[in-house]
Amino acid sequence: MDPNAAQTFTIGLLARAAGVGVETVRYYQRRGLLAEPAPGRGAYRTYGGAELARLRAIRRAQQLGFSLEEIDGLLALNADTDRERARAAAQAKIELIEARIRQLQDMRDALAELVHCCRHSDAATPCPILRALAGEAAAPD
Amino acid sequence: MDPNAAQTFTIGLLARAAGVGVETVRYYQRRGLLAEPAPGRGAYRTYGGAELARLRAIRRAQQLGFSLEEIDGLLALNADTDRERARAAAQAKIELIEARIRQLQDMRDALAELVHCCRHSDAATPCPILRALAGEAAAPD
DNA sequence: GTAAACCCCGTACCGAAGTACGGAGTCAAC
DNA sequence: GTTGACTCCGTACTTCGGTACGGGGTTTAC
Repeated sequence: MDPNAAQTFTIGLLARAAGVGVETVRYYQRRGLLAEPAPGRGAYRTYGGAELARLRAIRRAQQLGFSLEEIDGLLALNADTDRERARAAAQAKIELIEARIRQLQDMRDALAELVHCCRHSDAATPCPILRALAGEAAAPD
Repeated sequence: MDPNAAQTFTIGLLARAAGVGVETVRYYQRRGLLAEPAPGRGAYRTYGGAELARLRAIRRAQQLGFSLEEIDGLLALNADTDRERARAAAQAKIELIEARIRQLQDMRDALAELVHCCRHSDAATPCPILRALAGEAAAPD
């Protein structure tokens, strides 16, 4: 099954297996996002497949746009009883992302308009982009 | 012409006219983005239309997605001789914004797929969203 | 002539997600 | 039995764009 199920790791191996830095693992522990294993035999902590799975889950959730704080909440949900909560969180995140996309599209459109103006205006006139920043109305196309 | 051309402001009036906080004006001065006027008569600095125009230019450039450092460079350009540089900066910013938009669209699509799965899967099965975070492959639709 | 509102200056702090550093201890291999 | 890589721990620093605070001094209006 899971090839990591019975494996044990030091913090460095765990970090490499999850594709993060050692300092990141320690940071997640400080934040309470990842449990610190009880020190077993020896002076070095030993991690197992559960920690690796959690680290990977954190990365996946990050790629979906969730903050570490949100991830903490998400990963505390129960897959059997908290479906609606998880769905609501995903839906809310979608709406935030879409708002941000619209904002970025507005920026892009405004910039593209300026670039277009700049390309198609007389080279002897002052730069329309810099004029727009300076607050002078852009000449119509 | 410009109704602010001959006006003078204290820092508070200037900030209000530009729609920013007093602390923001002072922060821009510390960063070198806005010149500090030589103290004239009295103990309070006096600002004029030029400073207000510059503050407004900074805000406009921010709305287009430029960082304060980039704005510093942009506003140092000459509208008559630096057209190409301004256009290149705008074009480069457009490309960064578009890359970010694509990234956000990928996030949104992945989330939307999970939400769709969640809505259309048997309510008796574990939450597909939480299963996906946990690293289990999502069931096909 | 005094009270309210404003300005000056320096410094510290915010959030987010880490990254860096330094000194000491430990483990594995040769 | 020693070398080199790794771990532990605490603390401080990073980026970005501000915001907050505190203790003064000044100006204005009544």
